[in-house]
Amino acid sequence: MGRSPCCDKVGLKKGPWTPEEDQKLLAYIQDHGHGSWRALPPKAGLQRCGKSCRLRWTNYLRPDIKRGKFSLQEEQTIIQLHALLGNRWSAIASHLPKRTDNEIKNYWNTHLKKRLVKMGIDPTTHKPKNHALGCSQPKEIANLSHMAQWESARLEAEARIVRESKSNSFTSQLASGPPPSRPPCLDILKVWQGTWMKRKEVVFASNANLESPTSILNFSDNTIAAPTPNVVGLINDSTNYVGTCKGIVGNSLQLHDHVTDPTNYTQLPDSLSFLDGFGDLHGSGQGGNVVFEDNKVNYWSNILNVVNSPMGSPVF
DNA sequence: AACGCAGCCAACCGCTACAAT
DNA sequence: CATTGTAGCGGTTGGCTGCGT
Repeated sequence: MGRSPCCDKVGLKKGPWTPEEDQKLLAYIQDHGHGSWRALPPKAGLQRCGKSCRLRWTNYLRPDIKRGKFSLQEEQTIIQLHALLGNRWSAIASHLPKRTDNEIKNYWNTHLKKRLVKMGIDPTTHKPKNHALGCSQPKEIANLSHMAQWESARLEAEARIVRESKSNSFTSQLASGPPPSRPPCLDILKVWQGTWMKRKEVVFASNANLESPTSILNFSDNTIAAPTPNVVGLINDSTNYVGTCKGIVGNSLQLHDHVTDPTNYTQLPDSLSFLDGFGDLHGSGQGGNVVFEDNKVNYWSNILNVVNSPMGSPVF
């Protein structure tokens, strides 16, 4: 599918953007929207290719970009989503709406990856280097893999929808402020965590289908209805409870009464302790919604822990 | 002060997906 | 259905900056 290099034309500028160029691009987009990126540069009076303009806009000039240091929660969200999605920066960025995929990618490559390596965790597989498998049972691995595929596909679709809605309503968005709320799939992640994290102690309804976390749930506005009253999952929330979930209504988790100690559920080897390499996080009181237990913290439990924070959102 | 090195990050490159024709 | 054009994505690069010597 022939793609002609857009920057090959003589006379097009490359390299760092000047403040004047930024101003031109910003002013043009604010007035007209970006429209066709290819057609934009001459209209905006820029000697750049459309691609360069698009990148400059999406990675730097967009008004809804949060810049600067990544918060603790953001870091964890990135790590956890990366464990699920791999190097799909765009999908990861869709859950950190104020961060760009480029920024997340850079941050991963320069900070987080190294940190995981230091912890003895393979940053690609998110498994301890000395453990071929992160789970003790092949069936769980298969389920996890399958679910990851489902979730991954969902995230991609959602990211696409977000992109489309952004491009369609760009001008109004400039004026209107806050970006759309996070997509509902994070609620799915909650339930998924509960579903696949089921252990001996937790009894699921017999028709709970592990193969597809999406298939057992219905979305209607912000409400997720559990298919049966007894289809429950572990919800490890910020108050350090683990309980079984009756359902999710809006942003609220409806828990059963028998709330139990989360440490009962940590079954994986100590070597999987997720936060061992984050010494500065322990007991620091940072992170607000994230609970750091100094005893065994299950790696995969933490993969999804952030999404279980009170508002259930890694979105800041 | 000068130099070298390493880390960071903005920007580019090349590829794929997808829409339009 | 085939071809073409465009947008978006992920990998990579190169320049800037800070730090150590």
